Amino acid sequence: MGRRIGRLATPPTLADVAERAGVSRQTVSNAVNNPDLLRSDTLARVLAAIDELGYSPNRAARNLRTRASHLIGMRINPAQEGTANATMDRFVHSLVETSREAGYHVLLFAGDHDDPISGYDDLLRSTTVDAFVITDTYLGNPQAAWLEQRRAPFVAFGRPWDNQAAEHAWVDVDGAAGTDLATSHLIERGHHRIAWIGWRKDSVIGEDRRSGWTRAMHARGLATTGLASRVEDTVASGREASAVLLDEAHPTAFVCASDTLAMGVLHTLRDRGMEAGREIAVVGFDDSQVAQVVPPGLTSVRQPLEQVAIEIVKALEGILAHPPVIGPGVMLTPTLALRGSS
Amino acid sequence: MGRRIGRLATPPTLADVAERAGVSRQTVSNAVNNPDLLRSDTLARVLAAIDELGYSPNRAARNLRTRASHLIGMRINPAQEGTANATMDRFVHSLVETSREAGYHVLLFAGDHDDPISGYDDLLRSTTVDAFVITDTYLGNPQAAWLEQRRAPFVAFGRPWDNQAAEHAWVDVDGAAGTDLATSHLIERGHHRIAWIGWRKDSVIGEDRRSGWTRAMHARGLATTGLASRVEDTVASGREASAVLLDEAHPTAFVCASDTLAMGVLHTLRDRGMEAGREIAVVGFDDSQVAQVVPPGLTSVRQPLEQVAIEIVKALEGILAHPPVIGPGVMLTPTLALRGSS
DNA sequence: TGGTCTCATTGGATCGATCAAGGCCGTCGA
DNA sequence: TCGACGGCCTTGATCGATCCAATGAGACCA
Repeated sequence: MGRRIGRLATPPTLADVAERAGVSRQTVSNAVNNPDLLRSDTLARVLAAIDELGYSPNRAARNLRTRASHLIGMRINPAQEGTANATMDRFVHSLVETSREAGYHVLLFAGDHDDPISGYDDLLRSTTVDAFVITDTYLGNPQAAWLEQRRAPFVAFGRPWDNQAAEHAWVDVDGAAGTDLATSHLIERGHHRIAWIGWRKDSVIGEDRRSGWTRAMHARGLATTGLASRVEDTVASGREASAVLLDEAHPTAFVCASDTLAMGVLHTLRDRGMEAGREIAVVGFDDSQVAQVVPPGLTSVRQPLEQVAIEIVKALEGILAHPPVIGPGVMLTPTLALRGSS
Repeated sequence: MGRRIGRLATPPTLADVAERAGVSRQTVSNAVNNPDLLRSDTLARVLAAIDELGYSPNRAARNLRTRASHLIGMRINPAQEGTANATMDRFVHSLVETSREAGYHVLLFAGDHDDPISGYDDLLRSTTVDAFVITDTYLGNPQAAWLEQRRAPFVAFGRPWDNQAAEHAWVDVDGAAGTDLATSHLIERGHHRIAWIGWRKDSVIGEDRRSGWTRAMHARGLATTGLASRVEDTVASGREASAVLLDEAHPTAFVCASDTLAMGVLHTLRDRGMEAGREIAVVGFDDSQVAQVVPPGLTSVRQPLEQVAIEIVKALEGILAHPPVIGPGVMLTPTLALRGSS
């Protein structure tokens, strides 16, 4: 049990274990990587030596020889203050957990804010990471195009919206299904005039989410005209947009493209002395911590981020296999977290 | 310029660059690591070759030889759903940014939930990381003790509460100063009966934050008896505690040990048709996204996480220097983000 | 011219693992 | 009895960088 190690001494190497177990280096290596090749008594002896010495293969040496780092790179973007965006936190955690089971670690890096490519190149050329996970595909993801052209292994969280010809692996969540779910839920609760507050028209994700609302409304023969607003993703924008919509279109419920916008609606309701979930129903998107703790609780579309991480790691394993296997894109379906606001 | 690379070909090595520049391998290595040693024209020639080939030193080889990975390990804990805890997100980002400038990357890992030590050992023995940053020191940080005894390089975000003899580097934020700031702010606004909702007594951090409230109250000759409550860090607990306090002690303001608890207070106020910031003032702790977007805005103590990251990286550089330099602990002061709730 | 000193540059060894061959031993069929 | 074969293990080469000691060129002085 006492797996002590000499303090400040260099850690034991393969050769140390080999000597102790009375076998060659290669045999120790096999004991670690291909146990089937050893006779069971030899294996036991080697494993005992490994345990006694507290041996763990030197990563650098292994990486050098096998030309792999077992590291997955992920660029993180500056946390946006003043919004309710909480996707990253949960996703990063799921990814770390899932990759661990697959024998990978996650390496975080940052890049210049204005250059979506920066950072990737160095990590690739120095063979620091085996592959990337890219997440911010909302910008017409230039990284995906660049990485693909560079033939770098990667998986995208987000489909290749603007590039039907894209051949890379991706995993995404069906946003339209989420807003459809949200809208249908409100309709079942008896709402007919349901407004939409989403992002500007140049956001493909925003338009996708909007289509779920339209689809659900039209499926029940409900009108959508005059009930939609497209703004920036800020609380202030959501507040203004909801105020205007309330005055001009008299909706009884709001479906929003984000929790941030939904919080804007709550602000407006508060301004007017109205109560969310009583007079007016509100549904957000992302199931952020904000949605979870704000009174009276914000109903919100929840992305299955744990599942996304699992699918992404699965795809990564395929890509890094010999020969590489690039499966088709994976589309997951969100759920609706019901709370007091509806 | 066209820094192309053969597709799928092995990246260029030091030897390739050397051949192209007509010098030896060592000279190229020096051009990268000790440019001063080269004559300026040789340096220019080598750098040109490096640029033309798109050379970047192989990390594994370098790590193997120098016995360093330039990776900083950080264990992340499961994101707590249903709370407003947002410290990690902001901190991780700051840490990634800051370490990049120091030539380090951040490697995330997870461990078994019940074993605070798991995960560290493997990374150390395999020399995957050079050092750790540990963050969850609230539990009487067994990791710190373990790492210290193991003589592993690390810096703690959080002081060594329970171990005055601890010799390791740490950076922390003065929580008591934060709650003092919050309480004083409320007193200046004319409040006299200011209640405290904090964590259970076994939380040293909670007791520290509480002491800031007591200190500020007593400094103005205000009583604190019957105005304090210590509960779990959940919205529900904050809600109940504030309801009881309102009934029994009639405070006009609340200072809370977390934004999560503060949100509980907002729930209670809503239950009773009261308005935060009007009848009753509320101040939270952490300046989470929740505090930023909830109507009418939650005043909250904000930790200078960017600064914390800078100090941590500074300390890490000292520890990893030859010989190691372990400076004294660094204590930073939080600020107060003023919003509608006060 | 020869000797010494400085400084850029060189070639070989090395870090610790895995890959690719090759050796030893016993079994089996002819 | 011999060779082929397969299971198990060993040996030497290799990945791509850096460390180390040594070499070569040039400057300066006697």
